[in-house]
Amino acid sequence: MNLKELAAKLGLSPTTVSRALNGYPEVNEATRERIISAAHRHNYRPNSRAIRLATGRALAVGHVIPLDTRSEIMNPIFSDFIAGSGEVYARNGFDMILSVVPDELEETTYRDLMSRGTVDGVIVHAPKTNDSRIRTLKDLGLPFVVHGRSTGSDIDYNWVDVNNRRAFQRATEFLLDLGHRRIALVNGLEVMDFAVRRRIGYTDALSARGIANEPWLITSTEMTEVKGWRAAEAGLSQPVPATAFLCASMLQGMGVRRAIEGRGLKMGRDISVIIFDDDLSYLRNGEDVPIFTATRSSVKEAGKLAAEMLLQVINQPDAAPQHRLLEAELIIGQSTGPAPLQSNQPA
Amino acid sequence: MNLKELAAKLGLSPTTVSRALNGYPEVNEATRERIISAAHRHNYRPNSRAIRLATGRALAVGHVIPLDTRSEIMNPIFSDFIAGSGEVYARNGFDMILSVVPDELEETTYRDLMSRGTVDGVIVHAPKTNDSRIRTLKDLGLPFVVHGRSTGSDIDYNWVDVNNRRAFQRATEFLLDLGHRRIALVNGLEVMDFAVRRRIGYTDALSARGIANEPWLITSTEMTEVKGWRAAEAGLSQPVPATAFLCASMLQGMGVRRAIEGRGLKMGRDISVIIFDDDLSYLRNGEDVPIFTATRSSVKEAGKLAAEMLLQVINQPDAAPQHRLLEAELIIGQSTGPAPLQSNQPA
DNA sequence: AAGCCAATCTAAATCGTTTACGCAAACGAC
DNA sequence: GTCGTTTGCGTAAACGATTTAGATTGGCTT
Repeated sequence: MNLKELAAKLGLSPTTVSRALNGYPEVNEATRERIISAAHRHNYRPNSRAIRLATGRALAVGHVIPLDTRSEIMNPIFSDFIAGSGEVYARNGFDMILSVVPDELEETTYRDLMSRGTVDGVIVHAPKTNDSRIRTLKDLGLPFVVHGRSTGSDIDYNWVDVNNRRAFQRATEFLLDLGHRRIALVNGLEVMDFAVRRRIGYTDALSARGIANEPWLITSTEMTEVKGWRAAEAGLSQPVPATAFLCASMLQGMGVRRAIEGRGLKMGRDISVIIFDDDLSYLRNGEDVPIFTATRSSVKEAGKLAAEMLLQVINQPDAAPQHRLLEAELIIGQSTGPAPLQSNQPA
Repeated sequence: MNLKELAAKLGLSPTTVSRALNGYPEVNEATRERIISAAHRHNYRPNSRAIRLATGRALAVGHVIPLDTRSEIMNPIFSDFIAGSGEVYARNGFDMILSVVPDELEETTYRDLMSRGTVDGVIVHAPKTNDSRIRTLKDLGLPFVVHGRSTGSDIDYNWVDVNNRRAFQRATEFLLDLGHRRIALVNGLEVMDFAVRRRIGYTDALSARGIANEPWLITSTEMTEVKGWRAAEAGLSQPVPATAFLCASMLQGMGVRRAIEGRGLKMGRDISVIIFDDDLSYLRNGEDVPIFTATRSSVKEAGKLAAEMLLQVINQPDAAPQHRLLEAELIIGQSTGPAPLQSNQPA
């Protein structure tokens, strides 16, 4: 059942039917209702392929997921992010198109999506420092919103981000207040922009208290359980071991906990741990009582905000770039406690 | 730059240009090359909206992700699944469209995708027993492949699945061989078809050795860390506690481990644990040495196979339904060991 | 030299919408 | 009763590709 057939059945022109269904004013309310009910009865649904061609809009947005072919690691926050954004798209009649592409093909993919008219805009995931995609997209004129930011870009662009620096600064201060002096940072890969910001927050907090910044306390790895475990093993086997760990993700935190408990120590008593909690639906930080002390910011919420921003940008491409900085909340859990006394003295 | 313009520049008709670029035989090889190089030079890319309308194909497949609005849990395996399938689509010039929809709207979504011509086929995720979506899709005539199976359906349909029953049977037998007699099953929610099959594998193995099937040993929950912890807490605080845990997921296994170590026990020595390992990229079971003994089957691989099957089905809608049953491999890790002696005797 | 076929290309219809423009009837003002 | 102005609807041309049906050319057969 297409528009022409429906119009014929009603003894009307396709134009009128189209206008009636799309809410245009130049159609009698009586006929409009007749048309709407008929459309319902024959359950007519406009062909999206035709709409897209006729309007010149894709009614779709793209999420390009970079797949690091070496590490083969999908970003675990990704599924929650799209859970949030997908809802927004659905409400607005947009499709969400996912492209999983190897790192090096990402820019080609954008060009393609643009010139074939497959999408009206894109979300940029996991920006690196000085990320070239931003320049590319700006030049292409394809509307986009970045989840995160990219230090070093002189362009103004739309973004939604968490205040990673501040979150890690606060977490570090919290540990310092508890008396910890050897705080290990288990960071994400520092090619990622957010990881750089986190490190800065951490070092800023240390410097503010006049505490030396020891390189051996910092590791920068993929955010998996195993890498967290490994980092903690290293940090704990030093002659004067770390007394606290600040982790970039829940999974790393779980690895750190495994290392702690594997040594017969108790997390929260012997060794303190703070994680950054993306509030992933399948990785909740406990139920009523949080397991880890954490700085928390919902990735799903970020996805929602980014999607809303993108739809706005698509509708008003010439508006000034928008920014949205989310603050993470500090959640006190069972994984932190005062630094053991003797560890406060120099070895 | 569109087809007409390109044709004009070349002094040819759109028809010839179209045919040349699409590899049709009725065009002189010399002109074909001239056309191809010109297309390249002006970097012409055919408008996908027009192709779709003209050919009547969507060149897209849909993944409908049910979002349980109560639990709000995204399926954690989902991102790896699409990493596998996305690659296949990209290679074949198909787009992947994701719809995240509340449970109860799922069938409406299928109808919509179908009648608006947005997709050529869909992947059905997370089938329940007696899943009504299968009937719906069959009636709609929309090509589909199920990731998993649905017991109770009298229809023959395309599926890719892991032999869940066998995997859990083998895992249980492995524990029995180690002398364990009180093996707890930490299962997924048993509305899911795969969870039912896993339970059957477990009970089959027990029955085959004449071991009674104790209901208190079985829990059926969401597959999260916290639920795993809770199940283990319950199983370990019985008067005669379980000596082994068989978990449906890595996350549950991590929760179980936390409960074990929280009691000062050691996993692999005091309590054995086997997990089902979906081989998720961000949740690897150790690096060189596996942490958990596990039955492993790659979800990413399943995604790839399902996508390939779907594309075949789309190309030959009348072929007989295809089935692909994958076997999980048993990986020996550090989380299993002989049952403690005294625990073999009845209490 | 007429007829036929294969090779190569073109013209025009088609997919199912939207939309610019046109037009008649009804309406109100004077 | 005439003249704008709404109101309500229709005609036809887009949108940018594919595809069907034909046209033209040249070579080959007889």
